[in-house]
Amino acid sequence: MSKALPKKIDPKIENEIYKKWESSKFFNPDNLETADDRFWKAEPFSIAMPPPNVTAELHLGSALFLTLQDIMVRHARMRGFKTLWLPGTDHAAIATQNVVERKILETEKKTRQDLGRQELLRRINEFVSQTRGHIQNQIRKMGSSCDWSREKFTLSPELSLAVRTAFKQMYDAGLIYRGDRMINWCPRCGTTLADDEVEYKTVKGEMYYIRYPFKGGENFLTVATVRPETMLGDTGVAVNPKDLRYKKFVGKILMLPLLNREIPIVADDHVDPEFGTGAVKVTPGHDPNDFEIAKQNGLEMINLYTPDGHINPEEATDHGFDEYGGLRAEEARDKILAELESKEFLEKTEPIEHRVGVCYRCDTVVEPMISKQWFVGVNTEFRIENKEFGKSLKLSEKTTLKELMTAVIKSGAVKIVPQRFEKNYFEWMKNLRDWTISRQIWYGHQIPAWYCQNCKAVIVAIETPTACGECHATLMVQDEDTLDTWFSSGLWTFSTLGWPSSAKTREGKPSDLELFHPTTILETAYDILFFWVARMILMSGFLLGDIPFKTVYLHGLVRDIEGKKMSKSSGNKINPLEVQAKFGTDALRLSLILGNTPGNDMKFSETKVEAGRNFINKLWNIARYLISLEPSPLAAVPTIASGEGRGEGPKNLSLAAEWIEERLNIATTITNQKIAAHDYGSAADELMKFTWNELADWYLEIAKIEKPKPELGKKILENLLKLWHPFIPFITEYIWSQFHASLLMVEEYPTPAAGGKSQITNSKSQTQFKHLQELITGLRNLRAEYREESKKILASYVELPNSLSWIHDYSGVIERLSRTKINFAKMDEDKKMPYFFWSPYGGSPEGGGESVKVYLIIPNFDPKTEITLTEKKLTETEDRIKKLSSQMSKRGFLKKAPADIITKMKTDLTSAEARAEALKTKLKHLK
RNA sequence: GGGCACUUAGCUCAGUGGUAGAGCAUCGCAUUCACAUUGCGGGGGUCACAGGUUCAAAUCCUGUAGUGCCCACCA
Repeated sequence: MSKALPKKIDPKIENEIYKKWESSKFFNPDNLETADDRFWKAEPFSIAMPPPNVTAELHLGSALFLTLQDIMVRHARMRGFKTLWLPGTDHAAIATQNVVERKILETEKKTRQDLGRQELLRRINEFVSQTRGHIQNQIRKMGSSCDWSREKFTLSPELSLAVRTAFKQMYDAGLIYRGDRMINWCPRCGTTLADDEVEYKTVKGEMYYIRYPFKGGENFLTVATVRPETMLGDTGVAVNPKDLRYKKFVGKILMLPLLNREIPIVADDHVDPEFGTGAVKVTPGHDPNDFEIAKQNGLEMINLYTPDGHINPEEATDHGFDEYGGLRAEEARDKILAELESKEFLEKTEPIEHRVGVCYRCDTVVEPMISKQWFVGVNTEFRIENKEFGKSLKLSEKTTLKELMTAVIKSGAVKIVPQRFEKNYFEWMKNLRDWTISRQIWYGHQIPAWYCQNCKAVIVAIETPTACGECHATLMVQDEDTLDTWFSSGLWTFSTLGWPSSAKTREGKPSDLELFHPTTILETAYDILFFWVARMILMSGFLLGDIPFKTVYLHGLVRDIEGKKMSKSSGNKINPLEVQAKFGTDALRLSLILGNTPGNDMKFSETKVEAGRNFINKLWNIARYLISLEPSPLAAVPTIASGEGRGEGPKNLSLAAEWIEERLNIATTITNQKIAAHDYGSAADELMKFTWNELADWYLEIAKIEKPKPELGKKILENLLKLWHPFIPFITEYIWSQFHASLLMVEEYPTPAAGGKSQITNSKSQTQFKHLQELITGLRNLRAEYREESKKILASYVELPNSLSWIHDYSGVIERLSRTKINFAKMDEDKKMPYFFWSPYGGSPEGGGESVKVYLIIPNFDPKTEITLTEKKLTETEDRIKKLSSQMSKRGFLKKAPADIITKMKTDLTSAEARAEALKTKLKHLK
């Protein structure tokens, strides 16, 4: 009595199966040797999981990357690699701090300043420890086979050590420095804003034209501005060097109105001669562009505003505008405008629409300000420690981070899939500027730099210093800022493997770092290619003298069905957990993979998951049917090795059996090829076609007539489950568990059987089976054309030539699948009945181009219908003949086209002509 | 302004030189059969447009139009 599968899949199996996997400990590569000997001396395969935000909820984007990486990992593991998928979470500094700050503000009406640094950090850590397990369980829910025993968190003590070590090494090499930079400041929130926290709004305003007189002269130069009050901070006027109107003035000195400050005229490419008057007042303290101009032309910088948006009294005293000190910006503007007007410096005003940056939180207009920040210098030279690495990248001994990052991709040391993103990468590299790594928030890795309160020395150290190295004073204050999250994420591939303490070697075995780094592949979304991927290449290149991964696979974004990004605010977010509950995880995984290609965005909708669910159901029923067969294929022992049971000698398999076994082998080959090419969507598509259109629709239908050998049923089922496992791990493992004590996840992935059958699509059995299919399909077709009920058994007639006598053996199959009673006899030509041309010779070793007429007896047959249909077919055939012959008669075709194409077209033409003739005869007969 | 993509069936998308494909939707026939989350069959496309290269173009090149994304700028 065979074991029967229940009619429906029980959704509860997912949790059970995952527990089984986890308790097997095979997610940990160290334990794989106990699973199978083939892991004993296995090559490593590793992926560092892009760490989701520690407070995050699973979304479709994470569902997609978890699916893709799990496919890679499960496939590698089954192929026998020592496979490590290392999971973790990111502290996501800004995002996390914002969440907690907002909560505290809502519930307690307190700001972070009210709480203080210590208390805020305590609250955040408390919050994080609550939420951290949440995302982990959701990762499990997706079926992810990652090694939880090695799980990491970017803010853990080990990883903090890695961060400080990296910082110190880069600082010592001169790659990290502290300098001035323009940042976005929100005067109301009292905080810096990242570039993407600034929103832009178009507002109506006035453009003021102000006259700046020449020193000691009568004339003046007019500049245009929307913010006249910033003139207090002007230290120059800039014109475009190509602007002929102003060329002669470059180097001359102007007198700043009201203040009589001497300011030079400089030339700079940033200036657009078309805009305003073509002459720009330069306020280096409060405009990013002006800041650049000032740096390049050596102009002074004045810090005009206080953090809360008033005119800075100290600077006012230093630069002679005391009377404005302490005024609010608007007050200063009114005062200045009044004075300019009364002294006739104001030429005119014009209404203008312009864009201003506002704080995304409070809508206050942001003020660009200069502040001290830490940077990684990307154009600073350093010496490559690992000479081999430098050589392989064709870099000279002294190089820069920018050159290094470019060379890693250019040399092919790291490949990007799809390749077109390499162009983006190079473009970005060309425009790369020094990387600002300091952030003015509290949650994160505090910058390991201390300032001596006595002698102002800066000390960068891994451990908190006890005394100043210069003056031995003991009062040291650590820099308040924290590091950009990408700084710690950049170390992710190796900080997670134990760096900087690589001496973890156990009993002569290589350490994780030695074994698993560089990682095999990095799989992530294309939108963080620059933020993250490039930073990993930078960090790994400088700190390890190595690449962080060999391949980068980029996936696209999951959008809603209208192509919009999914977000909370637009209310179009789909919760993967709900989808999983409704359709199952395997169905969700399939829907994310099918029809998706690397680097392309996908539009997601539930109907796709439905299609996935339908397939899972089909697979379930295929297994159910195979298992239910008597004698059960599951009782058959031992397992036949693939490739066995075919070949020379007396035939012991039916045509259908031989056919499906070859199809299985072909599907195996293609699946492996597609996976190797990172083309997971078409790998799944290929498997789906095999499973549904070949195995279920043909082989299993035939198996209802001629019972298959149990060994073959077992072989097909086992291979099917193995091939599918990386894509849909739950259902495959569950079915496997019905007749195996071992785990499917560590079974060997099927590879094409030896003997080269894998590529054969025109073997004798393939050809014969194809003709059998054509005969059956032809009969089904005729029946459908006449709208005859599917249940009605009709009579069919075919006169078989001797060479096709093997068909007799399949009359039972033909009759059942075509729902006809077949007569192998000549049809009475006088009976006007529809027929089709069956061409069981075309391209077959039997040769010949003739076709055989197959008749179907239709009660109440009306020749008119058949005439219309036949005429349509004739037109099609004639079009085809025209196309083929015109192509073949073109000059050069016979000379230049490859031989196999010529042969193919010739046979096609011959058979099309024969078909046209036959159709004409048929029409004559019908009329 | 610079860059990168995309435009193929009603919808969502595969398809990199040799007769246009899938899923969904639609239409017809079929419910005691492993599966109606099913089976069988049909209809539906001058592959955005215009040139060019080639014996041969959805596919390669150039241009045009539309769409999307990224970066920069907006005194």
